[in-house]
Amino acid sequence: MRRDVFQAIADPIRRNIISILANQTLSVNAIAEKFDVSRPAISKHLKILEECGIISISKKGRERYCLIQPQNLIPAFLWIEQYKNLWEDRLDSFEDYLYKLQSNTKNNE
Amino acid sequence: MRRDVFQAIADPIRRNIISILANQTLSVNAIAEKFDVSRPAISKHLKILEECGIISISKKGRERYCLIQPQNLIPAFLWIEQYKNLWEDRLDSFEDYLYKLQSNTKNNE
DNA sequence: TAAATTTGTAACCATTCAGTTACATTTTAA
DNA sequence: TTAAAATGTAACTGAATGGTTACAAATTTA
Repeated sequence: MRRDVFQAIADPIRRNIISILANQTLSVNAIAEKFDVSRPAISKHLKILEECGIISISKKGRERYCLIQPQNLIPAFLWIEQYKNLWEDRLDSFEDYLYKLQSNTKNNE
Repeated sequence: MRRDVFQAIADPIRRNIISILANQTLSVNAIAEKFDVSRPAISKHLKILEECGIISISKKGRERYCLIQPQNLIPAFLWIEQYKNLWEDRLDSFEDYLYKLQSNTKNNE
């Protein structure tokens, strides 16, 4: 079973959980309520995130609170960042691309 | 079938292919030779990368040459980058972390 | 103390994934 | 023109993935 940061962020629900935990520390149930899937399904996602070090879980009474550990996303960040100069060469400029991306988003969503 | 950049880079072989194609444009066979898995397996990986826009494939005679399109990694980059300020807050500094990471690598490998 | 709450996990299921071998197609070379 | 080379793809396989329901354990509350 592969269990690394890249596999952790491959799933959209897990990326969503990361986004949510970026702003707040929440209990397992509080997280599960935000999704359509069952609580055990979220539990599994949380376990994977924990195993990858992206979140830590601390017990408080009968509840478990999930805390993001964003520094463990750094390896993935660095890997992709390698190609930044490569893509910068191909585009007018990075900023231009971001601008295009933004106006694209406006049109499509 | 989910087919997005995050899923594309989740597989270590595909990340490896991306690394290889960062420096050169290669034919399918030339890529396959660099791995232990069969050529059809590599063909499948290339198809996934192509479908995600990370590489483009151009026919030249009976060969097909794979060209990286690194700008299509940007969405993944931006997603992870969101959390950069978050992790910067938690670490002495980003640079310090990189330093630690580097000395860690020295010790463990 | 008994009931309710919060959570983990086992057992199961369908689908996807990554790999294989076998074969077909296209193009080049002998 | 026949053989070799480069590649795609179909058919299959086993393992991983993501989901479910059912149940157990721990903790809190009534």
